Amino acid sequence: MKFWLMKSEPDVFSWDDLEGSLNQIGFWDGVRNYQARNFMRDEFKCGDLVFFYHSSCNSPGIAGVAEVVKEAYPDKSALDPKSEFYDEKSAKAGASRWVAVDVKAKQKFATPATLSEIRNTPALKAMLLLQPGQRLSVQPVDIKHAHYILKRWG
DNA sequence: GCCAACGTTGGC
DNA sequence: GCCAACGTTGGC
Repeated sequence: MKFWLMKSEPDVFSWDDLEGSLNQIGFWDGVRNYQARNFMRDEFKCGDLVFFYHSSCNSPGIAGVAEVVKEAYPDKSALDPKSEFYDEKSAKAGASRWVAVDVKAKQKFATPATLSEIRNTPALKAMLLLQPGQRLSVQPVDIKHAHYILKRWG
């Protein structure tokens, strides 16, 4: 089992939106970055755990933990001209080059693991999240870091 | 709203 | 295949 971190702008899709979804399962689409896609397509397995990270908001940080319940499948939003995630290249090719996965809410953190707390935690210093200029919206989380986060905030 | 870092695009 | 221009990300 692996650990991941996925970023979402809470205005667009938040932890509470996930919890409020049918069966607390949401589909994670709209990823439009090859590195992020490749993680989802090639490495995401059912049972993997995902740290749900709120980005571009007042208090960025990890809101809770979700579980991968459906592995990568074509992200159809790329083919929909009305979607904000529309991708002309995919549409012209007649097949989406992007993928989505389904995740299920597993545990909401009583208090979020804020970015500033994470940053001030020596044990988490090496997290990809904290590396300068790092913007990947889907990224692996080292098992040591994952265990630390779960122990402290989970 | 600013801006640095980074990815993508497209002309050559 | 290079690289400049452009767009996006995301913290502040």
